[in-house]
Amino acid sequence: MDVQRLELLRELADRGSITAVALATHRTPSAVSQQLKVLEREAGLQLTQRHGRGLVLTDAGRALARSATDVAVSLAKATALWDEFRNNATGDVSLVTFPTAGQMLLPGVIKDLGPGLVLNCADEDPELSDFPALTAEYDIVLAHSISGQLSWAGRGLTVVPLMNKPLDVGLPVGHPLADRAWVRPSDLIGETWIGVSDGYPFERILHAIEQEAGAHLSMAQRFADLALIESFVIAGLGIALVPRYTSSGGQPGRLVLKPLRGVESQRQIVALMRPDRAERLAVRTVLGALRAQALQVQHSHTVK
Amino acid sequence: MDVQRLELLRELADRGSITAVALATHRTPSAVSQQLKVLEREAGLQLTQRHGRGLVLTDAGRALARSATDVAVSLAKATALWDEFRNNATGDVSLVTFPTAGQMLLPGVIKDLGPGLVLNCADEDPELSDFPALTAEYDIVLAHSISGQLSWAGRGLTVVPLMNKPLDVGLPVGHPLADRAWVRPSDLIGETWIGVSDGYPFERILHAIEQEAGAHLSMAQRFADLALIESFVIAGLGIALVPRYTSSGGQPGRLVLKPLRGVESQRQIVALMRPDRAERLAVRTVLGALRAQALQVQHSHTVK
DNA sequence: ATGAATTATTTAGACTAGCTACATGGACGT
DNA sequence: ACGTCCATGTAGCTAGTCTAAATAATTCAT
Repeated sequence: MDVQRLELLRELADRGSITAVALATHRTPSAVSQQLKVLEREAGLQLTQRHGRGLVLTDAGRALARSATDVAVSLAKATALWDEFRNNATGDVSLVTFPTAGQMLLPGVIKDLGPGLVLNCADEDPELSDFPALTAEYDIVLAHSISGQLSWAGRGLTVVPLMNKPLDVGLPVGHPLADRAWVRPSDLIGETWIGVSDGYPFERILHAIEQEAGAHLSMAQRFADLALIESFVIAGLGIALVPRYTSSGGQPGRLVLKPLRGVESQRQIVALMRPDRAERLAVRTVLGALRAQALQVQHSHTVK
Repeated sequence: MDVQRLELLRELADRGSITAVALATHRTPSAVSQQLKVLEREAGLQLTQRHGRGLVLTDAGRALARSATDVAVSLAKATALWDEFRNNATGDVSLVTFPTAGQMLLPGVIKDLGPGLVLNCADEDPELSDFPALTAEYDIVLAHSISGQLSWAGRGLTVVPLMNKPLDVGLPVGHPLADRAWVRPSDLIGETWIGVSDGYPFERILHAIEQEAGAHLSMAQRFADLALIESFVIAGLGIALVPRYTSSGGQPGRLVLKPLRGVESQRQIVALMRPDRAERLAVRTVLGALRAQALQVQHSHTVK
């Protein structure tokens, strides 16, 4: 059985339509259709089924597509192996990130990459996007997951943890808690809060604080934009949860960050990839640079 | 990179010459040579090297060939998967065995196989043959290994244990030890032995008995042929080591078998295969039949 | 030492498989 | 009902892979 045909079936499983596969593989839909037809004839069983004007995979088709992934992985491993022999981590790697992670990691990463390795970046709104679906378009998808929530591990995707993204409590200079080394939920009772909009991931942490402290937090404002929130905190209008590594780096000393203990506030940045793409040497190199950069970011903040 | 080309490289690693690969893959040597040349050009590094009038693989070539095996395995898994979907365990399976194992297992196995699955058997002298090399020619190679001796596990071959082949002590009817349930090495001191020719695997067991009993065994005769040995034992001219399941089945009651305790006399019949071929549904089916038959042989002897 | 045999490679030419371009046929939305 | 979107069918072209025959390099035997 031809590997190329299996690959087309896998793409079909990922993208859902023949035209999408054709577009992705630089072919005409006719070519794709023909090859899938040949594959079906060779397999001797129905792999696709018409559904409306599109088509869906049968059970057999899905199963075959899954095993096609294994083939793609071992093939990618083979090519990676000989790239290693040639010491040749070159090629194009495409990456998509949500803005804060990109701001934190990407500039440093791109500087670290040797010549011949081109990293092509884009950003997506984390609220609107379906991260797993993006792996069809991009080699690496930077996503965040509340630690423990590995919802997309089962989808057959490779997920590599890159760094923890702790949330701190942001205080104005001169706040009574500002000389503490860290704060607990019970310390925060009675404070005025600058909160985030409904549905944002921070909210879950705020609820956890309420639960732990056994009191209701008074929420003065609700903003979506982080810089806005910080400006309110700096102005002394309340305190807020802020990500440790992406808080206003420009104006140091005007915002005091305190680690929060007693609540699981660790969110995680992970790289999400198709298993086969994760094997490419160029991709693995970028991944290594991402980890290194993540370490450096963490280090530079703990030292300070 | 094309899988077919990788496959050719793997065949070259297994068979050692381009003409052999060409013969095995039903191509002309020219075609093979061309494809390998293309592969080398794509890889960008030397994979083969001339050595005399033939050629040998470079380190890179060997490494690539190894990873080509992984590709072949996942591909075989894919085709096996859809054979399972169609419930279609058909095709040709070739098998080579040493005579005693074949006599013991094959007739029953072939009867058990459904229509469409053709099992093609051959036999080889176990003393003369290089079992691992035979996996290039045959899908399944039945070999025996002293238990614990997994010399060919590292070679990248799949090895499936099928059954234990215990050695018993063969006694003539009416022998003093004939009413025992089992015998120990110390019981055997002073007996006259009918031994095997030098270099046969039984010899190692005989040495172990000597070691354990702390005495020298007097070896009256040395024969290679098992039937000959047995006829001597039956005639009361000595005792001998005989394989439990393949001793003269024709004349029951004329030879008494006693299990030997205190010495590791367990030899094992294993199936040796290339990893990719081991995945084929037809091959796995044959393997299952072999195990079933092995169980049945063991059972029929313990009951009796 | 020379000729015969074995092994890999080159070249040229034939064949085949897969692609594009265009046309056809259902299914959905307005 | 019409236009649109998607999959598929058909015809022809292209590119890649095979065979066949010739060449080159090395070993073996007499």
